[in-house]
Amino acid sequence: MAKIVPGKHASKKDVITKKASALFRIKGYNAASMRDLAEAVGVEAPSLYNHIGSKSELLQTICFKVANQFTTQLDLTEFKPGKIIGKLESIIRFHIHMMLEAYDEVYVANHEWKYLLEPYLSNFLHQRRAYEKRILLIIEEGVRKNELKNINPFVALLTILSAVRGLEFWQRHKKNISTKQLEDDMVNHLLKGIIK
Amino acid sequence: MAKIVPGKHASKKDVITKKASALFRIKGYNAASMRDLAEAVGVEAPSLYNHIGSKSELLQTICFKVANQFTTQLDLTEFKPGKIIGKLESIIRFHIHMMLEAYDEVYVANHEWKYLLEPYLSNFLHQRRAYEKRILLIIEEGVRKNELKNINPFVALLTILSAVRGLEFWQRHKKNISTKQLEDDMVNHLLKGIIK
DNA sequence: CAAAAAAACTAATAAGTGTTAGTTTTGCAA
DNA sequence: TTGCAAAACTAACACTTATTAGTTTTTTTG
Repeated sequence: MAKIVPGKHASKKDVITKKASALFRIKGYNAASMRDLAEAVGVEAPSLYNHIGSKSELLQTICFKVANQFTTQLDLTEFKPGKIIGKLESIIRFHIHMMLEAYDEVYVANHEWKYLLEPYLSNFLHQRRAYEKRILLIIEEGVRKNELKNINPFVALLTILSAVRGLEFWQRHKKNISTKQLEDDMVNHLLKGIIK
Repeated sequence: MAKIVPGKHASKKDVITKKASALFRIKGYNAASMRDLAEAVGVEAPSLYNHIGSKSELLQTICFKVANQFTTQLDLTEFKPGKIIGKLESIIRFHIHMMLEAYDEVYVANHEWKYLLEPYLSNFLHQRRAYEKRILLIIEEGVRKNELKNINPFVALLTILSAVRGLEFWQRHKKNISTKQLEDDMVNHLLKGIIK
């Protein structure tokens, strides 16, 4: 019936992957059926298999694309000279940007990764642990250089990563607040606290 | 075969619900089958139905038990006299306690609520929104009374709730750090920041 | 326009799901 | 020991799932 019509620079596989991101976010990977996805794309379910290998492959594509974006950005930030606080701030801002601009994909990578099959599951977890470890080292350096309070670096890492992930929560509420203010206020909160 | 043997104060239904909490957390509600649950309990799947109504009912029980615990605690905190900062601190500490002591249940309530059926789904979301709103009012009062910085109260709410939820992350890593230090450091981070 | 390739379709399969029916076993009270 | 209720069991159902096979339609290419 309806044909999958790809955009200018997006292959049909890209179109399917994008729809899958939204569907997996809303319904969850397991609850989202290939028939659901097919309907969203405007096609019968078996037709999807002309473009993709499997449902699981879609999840892999989404999760690793996100993981690689974060890793790549950290590569840039890590070796840029400057204060530790500046590095932390730019990491936080990048996380916020990703949450706002690639919400579906980031959400899926955060919540549905557990349905990856081996060996992708192990790869993903390994990559994530490595990412967290690198940020931990930055925080530890900040404490050592006396730029940061003598807080437990692991707790700081946990607090920061969790807070930015919580922008999912903002997506639910979409208040009349600009993304600029959101970003600035959160950065300030995480770095300087809220007590006057 | 094996009989479900309840503890001193736990009914068989409680035993099943507890096992379900762990299973739903680990595998996800949809991926966890009643046969999985039966095996964890040590029984055949149909036998479970002598004690529970349905799989969905298990999810309801878990989600609302958690929601009610948070609501009840907020009732106590809200009308206790004292500084706003003290109230915020005790809210944060309660969230941390819940994450550490009822991890499975809180995790399920946080992640799997979307699989609740109507009208429970609507009820749950309504209750959660009301809870968030009440904390928002506390933060707004803190700003008005000049106890807190002139930060956007919604962003502060989001940051705090997200950060404590992130203790899931700690459960994964279980570092050699006491829960006491974890709690104190996170409270400090969220209230006073990390910059020296 | 004809041929080849891409991508849609229908039909079907095997596996797994929550749950019910009907039956047997278990454990306690008389 | 007998009788009854609770709770286990086996077998089965109706449904949904991802995916494959085989065929037809559409699009691209020469």
